[in-house]
Amino acid sequence: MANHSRLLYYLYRGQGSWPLGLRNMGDALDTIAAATRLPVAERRLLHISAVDRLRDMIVQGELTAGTKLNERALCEQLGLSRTPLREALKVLSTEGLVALQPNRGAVVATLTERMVREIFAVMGALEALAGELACRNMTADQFNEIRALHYQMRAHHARGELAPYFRCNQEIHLAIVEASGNATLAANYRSLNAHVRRARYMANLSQARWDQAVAEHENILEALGRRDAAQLQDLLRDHLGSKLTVVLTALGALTDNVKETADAAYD
Amino acid sequence: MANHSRLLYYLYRGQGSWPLGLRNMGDALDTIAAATRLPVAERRLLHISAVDRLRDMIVQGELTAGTKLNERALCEQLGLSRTPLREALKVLSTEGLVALQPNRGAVVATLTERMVREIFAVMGALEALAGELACRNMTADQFNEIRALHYQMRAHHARGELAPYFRCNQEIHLAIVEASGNATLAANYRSLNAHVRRARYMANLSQARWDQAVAEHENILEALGRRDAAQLQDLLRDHLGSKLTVVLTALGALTDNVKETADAAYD
DNA sequence: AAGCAACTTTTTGTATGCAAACTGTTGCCC
DNA sequence: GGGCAACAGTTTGCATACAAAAAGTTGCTT
Repeated sequence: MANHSRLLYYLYRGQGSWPLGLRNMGDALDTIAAATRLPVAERRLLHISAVDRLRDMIVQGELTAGTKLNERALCEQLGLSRTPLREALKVLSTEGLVALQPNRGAVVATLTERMVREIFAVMGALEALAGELACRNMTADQFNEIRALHYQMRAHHARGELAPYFRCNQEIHLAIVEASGNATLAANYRSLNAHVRRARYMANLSQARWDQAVAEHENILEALGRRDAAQLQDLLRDHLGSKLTVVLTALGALTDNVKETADAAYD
Repeated sequence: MANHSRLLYYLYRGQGSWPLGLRNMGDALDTIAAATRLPVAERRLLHISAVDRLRDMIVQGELTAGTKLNERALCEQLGLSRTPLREALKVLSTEGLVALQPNRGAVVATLTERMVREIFAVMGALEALAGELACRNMTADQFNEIRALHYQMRAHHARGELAPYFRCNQEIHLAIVEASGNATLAANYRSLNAHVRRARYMANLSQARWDQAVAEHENILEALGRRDAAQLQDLLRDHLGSKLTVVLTALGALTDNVKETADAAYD
């Protein structure tokens, strides 16, 4: 049966001060207030930290495609034991970022041109839906935040700051997807986006293409402001299309056929 | 350094007969031929079996929403130890079928009306893309298989065999998605589909709605045969829309507003 | 010296162990 | 009896242990 002191105990969980007991009623109430605002799960599971850390390492290129993931070495590096590390590898393999080879360990998954094309096709469909939903559901605050990010991004572009520009750019696209109000959509988008980010295509960006991308974003923001779903979808699709050619160039896996398209985009 | 007897050893992996050594050259060559056709990974990891089994149990309703997943009990039931079971739970939690509560174990995730709506919106976008790509990329064999499934499904409908009908129905939708030739799309679709299948909506199917669904499938097959992407997308969207109302009814989470729409669909 | 089999070391897959967190129970106090 | 604190049992999270598999090494044979 539930009992009331137990409730207090729960509320204290994760505060790290429980064994010391109550200091005074004020403290207790504050802590209760703070705790009740938290979701059920506060404590961070080790394997989740590992997933996040490893995903970053793969996306950032710290771990490159084909790299064998030695468990003992990774454990040492991440400061945990094999159990949570292996749980993390299993999770990353369902995300498709690592490949498990039974009895031969895990390797960082390779990103083929075919996969990039597939991912872009799906992201295109998701962005189109996100654009439509955002036009319908976006709050004023959300739009203002996207606009703010846009101007911040333009500032980075003007100063030629590639990495910060890239971060803003990513945040804008994620913000649009979030503004759809569809968390499932956002989660799927984010997962696909992680794959694409592995091809560090921004390094391959010509000034002309960079300027064009900013111009495209300008139009996207404008259509979003007018809540013009049809126009927005067209713009997002074109934007993603240009991005695809840049990413494929970066991937170095272009066929001659595609390279022509890519070169054309640089004119 | 690699050495040749090692190669033979690899080729024998998974054959279960390695320690017995070579019987004769014919056997060896057969085995090599068979082995080289296999993908790198043949041996089935325990946690993957567990994921599949548990996913089935959740989708089939053997494990219902909110059920606490006691590790020891599940281990006994599945015949494995806690390590692979826990790995499986982590994977299922990334798929969204299970919720992890730190220090309090895992529970079968609850499917809310909001989630169902979100999932359907995303599935709609994916089906539309799949339809477009299938019209472009589908082989004659793939279309024939879909047509065969369609007639098999009609047979089950005619005989009032609900469960087999449902299986065929699912297979048709999956076959269309596969026919897109986009594996990423198919994987994402399958994952979302697993969530929807949990709401065992076929039980709530009126004869009128059932007949209508079959008629819709008739039109879908026809548009697919003509490779009419635009028409196919419209039909798939409408079909999914009707399915949404049925699923929501089954979920018993309908608002009054939605219930009207659902009732209308039953006229 | 090339090729290969036997041996050693490393790595992986799963089971088990253990401390910390949670849950249920008992009995005390009012 | 209702409420709660102390206790006991259970369950979880992570580490470790151990066997099987893979990778590396040595030395023999030709």
